Amino acid sequence: MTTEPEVPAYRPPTLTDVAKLAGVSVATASKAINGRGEVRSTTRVRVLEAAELLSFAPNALARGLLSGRTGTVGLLTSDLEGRFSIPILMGAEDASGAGQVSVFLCDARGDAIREKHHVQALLSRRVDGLIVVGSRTDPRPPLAGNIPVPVVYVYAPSADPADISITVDNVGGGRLAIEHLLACGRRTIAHITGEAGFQAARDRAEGAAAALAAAGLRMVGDRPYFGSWDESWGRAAAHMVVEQHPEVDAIFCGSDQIARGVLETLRDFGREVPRSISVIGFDNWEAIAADSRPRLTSIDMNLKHLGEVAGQRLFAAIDGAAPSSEEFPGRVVMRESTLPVG
Amino acid sequence: MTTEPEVPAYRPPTLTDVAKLAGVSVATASKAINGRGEVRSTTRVRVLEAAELLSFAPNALARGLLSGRTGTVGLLTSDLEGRFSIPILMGAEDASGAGQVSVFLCDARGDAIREKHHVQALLSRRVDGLIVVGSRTDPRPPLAGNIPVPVVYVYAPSADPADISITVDNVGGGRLAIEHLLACGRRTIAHITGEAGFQAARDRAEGAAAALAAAGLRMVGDRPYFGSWDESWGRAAAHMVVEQHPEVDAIFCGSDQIARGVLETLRDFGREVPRSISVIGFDNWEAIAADSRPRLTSIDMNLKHLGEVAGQRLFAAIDGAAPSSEEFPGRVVMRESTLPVG
DNA sequence: AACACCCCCGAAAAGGTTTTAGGATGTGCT
DNA sequence: AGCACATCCTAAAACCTTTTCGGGGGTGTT
Repeated sequence: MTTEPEVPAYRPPTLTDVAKLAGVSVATASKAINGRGEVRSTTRVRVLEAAELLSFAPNALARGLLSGRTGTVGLLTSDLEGRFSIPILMGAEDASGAGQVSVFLCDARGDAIREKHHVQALLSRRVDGLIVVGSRTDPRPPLAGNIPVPVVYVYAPSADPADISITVDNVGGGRLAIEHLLACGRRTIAHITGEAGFQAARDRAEGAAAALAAAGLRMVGDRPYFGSWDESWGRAAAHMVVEQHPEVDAIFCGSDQIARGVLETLRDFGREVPRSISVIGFDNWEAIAADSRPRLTSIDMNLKHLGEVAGQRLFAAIDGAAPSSEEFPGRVVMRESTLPVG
Repeated sequence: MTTEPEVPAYRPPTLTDVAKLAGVSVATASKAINGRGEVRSTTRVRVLEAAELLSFAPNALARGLLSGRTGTVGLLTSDLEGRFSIPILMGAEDASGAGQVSVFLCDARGDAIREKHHVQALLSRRVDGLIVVGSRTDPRPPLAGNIPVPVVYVYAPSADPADISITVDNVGGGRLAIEHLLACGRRTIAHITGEAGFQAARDRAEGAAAALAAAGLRMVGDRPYFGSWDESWGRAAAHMVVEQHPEVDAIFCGSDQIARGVLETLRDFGREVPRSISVIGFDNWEAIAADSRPRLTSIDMNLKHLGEVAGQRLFAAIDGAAPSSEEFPGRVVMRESTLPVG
């Protein structure tokens, strides 16, 4: 009871162990392992063999303490479901390339206190930079306090235009959707979307309206049907649209979930998709869009690419560059719900 | 060009800075801040004020280098969509309590090479422990190499029974589902589920069969309908079931996605849910289950709780305890698809 | 044989924190 | 006055790696 559990406590091998085994000094061992400095090739292999034998892995803490660089970046998300964060995380990791850099994800759960705490935790562990992922596209307040490392905001831009933000071009996305429907031969198009309080909903609607105007057309009902992002709203709104405007021949939905609801109601009404009416969604959420009946055409926001770019910009900023914000277009992922009429 | 960019390079304040400002030695400053050792109260407040003023945050690298503890655990996931990992991450974070410990997530994408790389990266950063999350419940090979820190496997158990694994009781989950349907007054129950290659599918089917046998009943068709985890299979299998066994009055689905497909086919056949037939899913995936028509009763695996327990077990192991594996039951989340007949 | 020179290696310092052991100061008692 | 002792603080070592600088030894040249 008086002393500790007395576990043998396997101690990870240190550079000193390697050097001792190889019969050289720690300085030489370090140089041999990192390929720096002048060291005879025979010595180098001797050190490398010793390191291999002990399965030595350098202590990143000591290294970071000395160099000021830890080769670590934090990815801070507020996206509960991880639907946006995971692809962005993957992209950021890919951008880190050969693997000198590790990306660690923390979930702030949309809670400012928790976010502050995670930022502190990451900074005290001396991350080289931060990626902040929002759960919606509305501008978000920049991280509080003066952050001593570069920060890149993804998906949700920072409210401070001086910050680096990598975002989706939702206006362009709305335009893409409409242009696709037009290319399929549709002319009488309605737009059912989520809450008007979301920038994403307003932007997509704006792009849709612009594309229609450019073709000399108007939206069915003259304005978007704002509601919520879920299936029930899709069902309810589709009901209204079909009853009030039976001539409608395409519906652009602000989310794939809305589109699922729309599909269901159209089926109830006996409106065949895509023969009689086309439907296009937004997000390209595989679990929702890829296995509906018919399978759903959707706008993909290329989140993984967004993450890649965010990673690249962050690494550039860490290396002293001053990158700027950027906005990326989505792309149409075509499935059966918008087969061209013909 | 000859020298570095010459940035002022905001240097984070060190303990030395604080000590200097407070007019004490670093040792005293350390003790004052950590509340350790004998230090006069007037001195303590002087130090704390100085720390506050400089917004000093201790360098976790230096601290970890010395103590051998970093207050960091790595959560390694193979779950592409993050559908399982995020709740588990949240649970593990909650288990870490006051916030001395941070949990960092890495995504191995089900790739052994990438997994190895991430383990190396985490270990070189001297995490105190690892949580490994699998994407399916089949036992997985334990982490390769001798890991010098405790490891807890969640969702997917380690193939080595000596390891600590925290898993879902899928047999019990299957039993729960059937018992719920029986309690709703159903007697003629079919089971449509995913690939027989998945332990989860086999376990749930086993539990279902056992619960039916205990009630003196048999499964419709005498065996589960194994197929795939998606909606199309749900539609196809429901078609078969309803045609071959029109007397069926309940369907237990191995996933919520399958259940969605089943619901759709039942609607095509004019079988009213839940009046004429009940449907129960598995996973309680909100996006799928919470907004279908009717809304879907489902088995929830309590993943967040799983993460909490995993965190607790890991922290216990880090503190020298020798915790054991554990299996947790799910729970029925009731919605409209299984309203009792009456 | 003496010298210049190159190649390789080792000693030491630095980075920020915690802990241990000991030193300085002041108080109470004989 | 001298001593024991409690209280508060400091100096220094330790953690592990990287880098700089200098030294030792060998080789080629005159």
